[in-house]
Amino acid sequence: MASRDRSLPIFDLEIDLARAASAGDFARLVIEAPTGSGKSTQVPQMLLDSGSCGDGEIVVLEPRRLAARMLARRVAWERGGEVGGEIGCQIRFENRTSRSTRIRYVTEGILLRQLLQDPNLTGVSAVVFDEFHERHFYGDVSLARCVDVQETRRPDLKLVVMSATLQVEALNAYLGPDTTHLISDGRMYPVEIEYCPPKERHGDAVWDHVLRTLHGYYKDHGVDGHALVFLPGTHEIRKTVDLLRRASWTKGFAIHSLYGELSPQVQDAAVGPSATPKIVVATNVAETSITIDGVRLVIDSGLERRSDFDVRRGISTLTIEKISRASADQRAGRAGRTGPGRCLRLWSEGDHAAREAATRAEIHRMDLSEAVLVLKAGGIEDVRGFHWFEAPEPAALEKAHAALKTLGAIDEETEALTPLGRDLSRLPLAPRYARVLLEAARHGYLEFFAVTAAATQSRSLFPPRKRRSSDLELVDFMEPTDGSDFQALYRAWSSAKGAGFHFDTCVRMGINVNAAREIDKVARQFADIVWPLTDVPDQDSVPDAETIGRILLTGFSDRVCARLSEATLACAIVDGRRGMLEKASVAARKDVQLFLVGEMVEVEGRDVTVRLSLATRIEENWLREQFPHDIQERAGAAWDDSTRRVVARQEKRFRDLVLESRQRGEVPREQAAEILAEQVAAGNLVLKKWDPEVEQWIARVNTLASFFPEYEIARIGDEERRLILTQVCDGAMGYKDIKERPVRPVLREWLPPHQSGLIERLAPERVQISKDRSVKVTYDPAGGKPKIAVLIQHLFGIKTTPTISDGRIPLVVEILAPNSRPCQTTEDLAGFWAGSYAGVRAQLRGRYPKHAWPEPDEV
DNA sequence: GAGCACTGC
Repeated sequence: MASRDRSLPIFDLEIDLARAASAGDFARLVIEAPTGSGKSTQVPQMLLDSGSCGDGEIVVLEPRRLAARMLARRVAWERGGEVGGEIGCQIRFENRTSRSTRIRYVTEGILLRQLLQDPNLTGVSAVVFDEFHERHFYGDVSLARCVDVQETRRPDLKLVVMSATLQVEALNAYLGPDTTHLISDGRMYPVEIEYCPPKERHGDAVWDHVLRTLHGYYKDHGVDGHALVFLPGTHEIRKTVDLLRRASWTKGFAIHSLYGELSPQVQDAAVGPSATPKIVVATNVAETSITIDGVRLVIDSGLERRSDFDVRRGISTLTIEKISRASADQRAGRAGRTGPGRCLRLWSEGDHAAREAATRAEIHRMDLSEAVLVLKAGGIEDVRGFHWFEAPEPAALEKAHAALKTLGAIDEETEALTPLGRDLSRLPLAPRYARVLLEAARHGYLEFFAVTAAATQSRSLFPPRKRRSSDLELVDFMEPTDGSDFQALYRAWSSAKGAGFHFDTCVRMGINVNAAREIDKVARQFADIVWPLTDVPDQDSVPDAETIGRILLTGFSDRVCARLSEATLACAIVDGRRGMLEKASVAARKDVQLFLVGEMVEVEGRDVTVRLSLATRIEENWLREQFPHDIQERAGAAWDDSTRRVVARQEKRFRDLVLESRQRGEVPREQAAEILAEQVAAGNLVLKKWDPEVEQWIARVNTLASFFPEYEIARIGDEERRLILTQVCDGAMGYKDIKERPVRPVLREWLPPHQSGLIERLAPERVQISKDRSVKVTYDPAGGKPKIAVLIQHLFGIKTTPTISDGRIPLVVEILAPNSRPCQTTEDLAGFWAGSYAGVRAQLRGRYPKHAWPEPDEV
């Protein structure tokens, strides 16, 4: 028989909640309650039973699909019904609701999309935000929208925000003085916390520290229950598990890894009941998404891989960061769910006190173009002045607006949503991909692009590589004539679909069946939305490489890359950015000069690299022709206007690219390079030292430079001899600065703000530059060598190879050469490093007096 | 030496 557990701590609030609700005077309610208090199942029922919600629906927002499903099932059971009746559940691709549904558990994105369809939330009388402290992007935006709806159109709408302690003050401030505030205690066992920082003399890796701490603890206290170890990622987990399995004292323990990319079966094995004591080595999945019964001991490395968005470069990053105090408490709490527990933190108490209280919300760490588009489509004209719960950084908003202008989604001047923007907002997808899908549909290639776009949004089609050599990879699906990595991706997915998503067949191909199925569903959703907008029938064939490249350009014009030389995978990206191309890519072939990339993430692993993947070859004349022209004819009049705007925008963009990067004024070296270039052009300077690489550069650079004819003429003058110099000569001008100052203050000026944490943790003490153009970096060994690559990259704009012997890194001189005749010979370039430096220096001194320009003989 | 956390429309 169904029943509710009335001993749950949340029932302490029942009377207060009923009183607030029946008095009819609560429009906004904040409930402070930790996990395990029963709030997610009981509060919605209390609201319903109080009768204060009339005939309307109570919508409960959950951050995870699994939670929405389980809660609906539990509550339906408690009320003696089935999911789909009085209690419903709606997540992507699954809608179990009916006319009689009164409580609807949904995932956060569902409500956001519903708000676009129906800005008044007709028929909804209350919205409950569960686990709001997790501060997901969709939850944040949904709350802000709901507050707006309540204030402007629906004063009767009730808003309930349930959160752990941390956010409560901010919430009360945001929601205003009339907010009712209720507090409930959780039910948790005490967890004793111990700080175990690494000892000075060890200075070893995390995994060694984990093993020593765990072994020491078991020796002193014996084994009681399971242990859970938190590490930042799979690399660290693999190392730790290997060491644990090899250690003699772990006999009789079951040892498991646990992270999100593992299949559900393997995850279940790690989580399931076990007769022998378990050691589970996990990432953040075990912090919120997955609970493991019987854990009594938590070992916390205090680290996580955290995504961020570097607004200045427009690049997503994934770096290893110290977790916040709130996260640390959450992790520790995992030891106290079944009985009193203990948590060993592998850092010091001083370190702990210095950590941030809570992790910055997702909205501060992502590309906001989708958010801005969704708000505009929802009728919020002034997104900058919007009543955010926490306003995003202005620079991030500017970047998002600029990106939407490039796509033609908002008007260049008024910033109002264009008809094209309206169409883009209908797609649950990053706007740039949405743009590509619309373009693809006009050419009759919707399916190919819907599938490939879906593949970039969901779990990896190829699961983490196993040791078995029989597994295939994406490369195995490539053809020699391919011009895009998306072709292999599509082929891989097609073969899974061709096999009817048959499990064994897919496993043999190395393909994750669930991912392939999900891609199928997502792609179909995209197609269903785009189809009515274009009405061009899909062609029978898949697009050829040129068509793919041209279509992708409409959404990825800011992601054009060129290889720097055939010898390396290092690439230049428009806007003066740098990256490293993935090895298994069509763009890694010798004949590819220009390409665009679907993915661009700065990843911290053994070193820190901007990884470029999902490349598609393009040709410069496609850019010149500004591809959209040719669709205008096909697409008809309705599209003309917005398309023309896109074209204009793109043309301007390519002209402005270089100018922008200069104007950002990152460091004076940019200007120094400019002056040097002028000097060379005027014949005052000659190249003294010939670098054999220069010739290779010229070919690449000619291609890139050809995008910017106006720029060259405008900036360098009409001299026939033109030379664009970037990067190093510049570094050379700033040498003395770096040489004589401890490097930290320099870094503080130069590193992007979100990476300033690097300075304290890992900055080298000094950087020295010798006359032979090699850089010697003396650094704190605890900082680790991967960081050096980052430092060099930021200091000099140079990508170094990760292998560093004896601390010396060759400083590569990059000379971006011209396409005019005289400069293409070695003689012309020779002698650049000549003694005429003195003249330049005098000029530089005038323009940038605060820099101590070195004497000529020091250079 | 071995490729990168977690969600979600």
